[in-house]
Order: sequence, then structure tokens, then C-alpha cells
Amino acid sequence: MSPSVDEALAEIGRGADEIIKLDELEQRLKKAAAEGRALRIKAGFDPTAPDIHLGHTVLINKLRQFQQLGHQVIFLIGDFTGMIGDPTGKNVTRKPLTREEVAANAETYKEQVFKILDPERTEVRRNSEWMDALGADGLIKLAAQYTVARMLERDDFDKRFRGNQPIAVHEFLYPLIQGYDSVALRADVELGGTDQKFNLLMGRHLQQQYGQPPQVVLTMPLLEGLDGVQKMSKSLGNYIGVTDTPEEMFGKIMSISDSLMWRYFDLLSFRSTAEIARLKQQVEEGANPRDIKFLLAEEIITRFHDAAAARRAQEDFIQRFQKNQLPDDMPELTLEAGADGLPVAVLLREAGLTASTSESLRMIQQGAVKLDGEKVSERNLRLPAGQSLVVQVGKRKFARVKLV
RNA sequence: GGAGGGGUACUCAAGCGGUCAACGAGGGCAGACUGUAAAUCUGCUGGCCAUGCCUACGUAGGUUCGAAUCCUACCCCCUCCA
Repeated sequence: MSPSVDEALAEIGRGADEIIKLDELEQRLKKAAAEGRALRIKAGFDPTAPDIHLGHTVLINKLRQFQQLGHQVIFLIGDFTGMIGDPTGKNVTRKPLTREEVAANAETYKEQVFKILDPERTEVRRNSEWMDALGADGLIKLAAQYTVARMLERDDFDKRFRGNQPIAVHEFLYPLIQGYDSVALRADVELGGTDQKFNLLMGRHLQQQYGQPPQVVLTMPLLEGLDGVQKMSKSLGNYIGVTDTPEEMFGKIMSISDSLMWRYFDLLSFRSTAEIARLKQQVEEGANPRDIKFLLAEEIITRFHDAAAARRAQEDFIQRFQKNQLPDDMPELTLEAGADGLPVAVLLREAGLTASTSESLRMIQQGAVKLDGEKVSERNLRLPAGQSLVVQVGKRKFARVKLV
């Protein structure tokens, strides 16, 4: 019934960037199987941002696999570390959060994550549990376990240091605390993004310092955002949020490049590797990649919404972009035209289709604005009251406006 | 504590008394082409019921007909020395 160690290793290795060390993992899997116990799989989440996107779910999907292999997943909420702000990959010091903000974000996180993980087999912990108790002397002892020179080996610290960017002293505490979490939780395996490698290795180091066997470290690649180049992140605006509407998700998935699509399949799909290979084969034999992308969109929307929503989003997409029809659910609003009529530029802004009047004028100049399907070329056009019309800016922004 | 360098739009980065709403690059947006693909090409990229006015070059003052550019104070960052 339970999979063999070899099968488990293959499954765990899927999509992983690096496993340190593979033979240690094998040993632990064998030992756990022999003793009939589950491995403790730790993954920490920094609740600085409440909005989870598909990039975050790469890791969560991997946790899910561990669960399906029968292991114990520990979902660690970094409520204490959240107050420091992880400096990983950042070129600036992060702004710390208050406990209240962290708590609220953590709740949102949990809610979203259990769409992927089985709550029954997930242990939710917070690092304030042991960090609050550690005290100043405990923290100093912890800080004594590592040197500044080694701390500066970390790529982003090194870059900032050499690039004359500030590094606050408390930022050094972040990796130490994350590592200490592994000690406190007696983690067998810790998962993280490739950018977390330094922090994850700190866990190994500290566990040894505290007399525990070092955890196995498994890093997952960072998912590229919609642009296909930079990692998916909210601040870059190249993300697909798990709370995005089905239509948004569909549109965003369809806009990724064909090569990026395969990356998404590898890291986001629950389909087997064999199945994905078959899809690739189909494209090579002439299938339209667009139709394969449909499958990806369908799977992901079903995961975060449901199958019906996925179907509707696809139909909406086909109507709108393949048959060039107007969307059925565009915002409707009523605006006052005034005696001289309402200038189009102002109307666009009022309707929320552009950010400013100046932007409206630019859009008009570039031929992006349509009224009832007709391109507007006159920038000073004024629209009198007593009519209702569909306004469009670009390909995806619509509104039905009634003028009174 | 001492000496020096620096803070310009979303980011990087020019400009160093008027021609600066600020070169250039990246990003973003729009148009063409498409599969709303991607790549490519072109244009735009402070605000305002707008042929003009208003706000912007770390902050606050000052000099000047005129300041991102000069002066003073303050804040912040970096380097070297201690």
C-alpha cells in the first residue's frame, strides 16, 4: 500500500532544485518506514503579505506530496520573524509588521493553503511559541553560533554590503531564528525556495550545534511571473493571485508564453510527469499550444474555485477574444453630463478605465478608446446627456455608461 | 568623533543658473501583427473640463528677473580613518 522508498524519492525529487543531502533523505525515509513513523516536514511562511499567489503554491504543492506519502507537514507561521521582515532577495531593509497585522495575514494564509493541503495532516505552528520564551540571553547564545563573516557569505547580504547598501543588524537575526525554528520543531526535512538556501542550511548548522541530526534541505525553484523573466511577486505585478477571479486567472494564464507554460505545468500541475510529457508530445505533433494552455487554466481555476467556474471562465474567454464579443458582466454606471456635455477624457477617468484625464487623452491619441465599438479620434469630444453607451479602453477594459 | 562622496520621475541614470515636466536605458501602457500568445515594429509614459495653469529633482529656508542646478541649516545613505 505505501509506496517504496525509491518511488517516494522520485516523487519528492520532482521539480526540486536541490536536495541536501539526497542520501540522508534516503536514510531517513528508510528509517521512518521501518519504524512506522512519519517524517516531520517543515516549511515556514512569512506572513508579511496576505496575498498568496501561484509562486507560493509551488512549495505548498510539494508539501502536499509529502502528505500524500504519509508524512507530517508542519506549516510554520513566522509570526515572530515577520516582525523582522526577511531580507532574502531584497536590496533594502524590510519594514517590520505589528503582531496584529501578522496575525491577520496568517489567518488568510491558512485559509488559502488548506485548498491544497489536508488540514487533518497539517500541524500549524508559530515561531513566537518558542521565540518569546527564548529571552534576550537565549537570543545572544543563538547569535553566538554564527560569525559575521559567514553571515556575509549570503548572496544578498554580500551584494548589499559590497554595493554600499545598508544592512541593519537585526537582519542578521532572521536566518538564525529560522534555523532555530528547525531546532525547536526537530524538523527532518525543511522546504523552501532556492532563495532560502542560506536560511535552510542555517537550520542544519544550528541543529548540529544543539545536538540534533541536521535536517534535509529541499529547495524548490522560484516560479517566474507572467513576464517569464522575473520571479512571480506582487510588487512586480506579474502574479496570479489565488484569490483572483476565475476570469482573471484564465486571462493571465492565457497570456503567458508557450515556453513558460511548460514551466507552469511542471511546478503547478498535479498531473503526472508522464501525462505532461504526453501533452508536450501533442504540441510537437501540431496541436495548438493554446488548447493545452486551456487545460492548465482549467486545472488551476478548479483548484482555487471550482470546475463550473473554470468552464464559465473559458466560455467567457472564447466569446470575448476569439469571437470578439463584449463581456457580459461589465461595470455599469451613471454619470452626470452637465450642460455642455461630458468630455470623453473625463468620462474615462470617472468610469475608472483610466487613472487620470491626462492618461485618457493619451489613450485617445493612441487609438485605444472606443465608444459603442467606434474608435474615438477627437480628443475634445463632448458627450451630451440622455444616452447610454459602451466605452472601451484597450482590449480588456470596459464599462457601460449612462449619461444623465 | 574626524575627513570625503551622495540623495533626480516606477527603477537605474544624465543634467550642475534660463532652451527642464527634466537626455538615455529598463519596466509599464497602447497601436500593428497574433493564439488577448511569445518575439518584433511604432508611439506614449506628472496632474487639471487644458492651446493655458498647477505640482514636482531628500526637507526647510535664502540668493536671483529666473534654481534640479548657487548659498545656509537639517534629515538620510555610503566610503575611509578612529
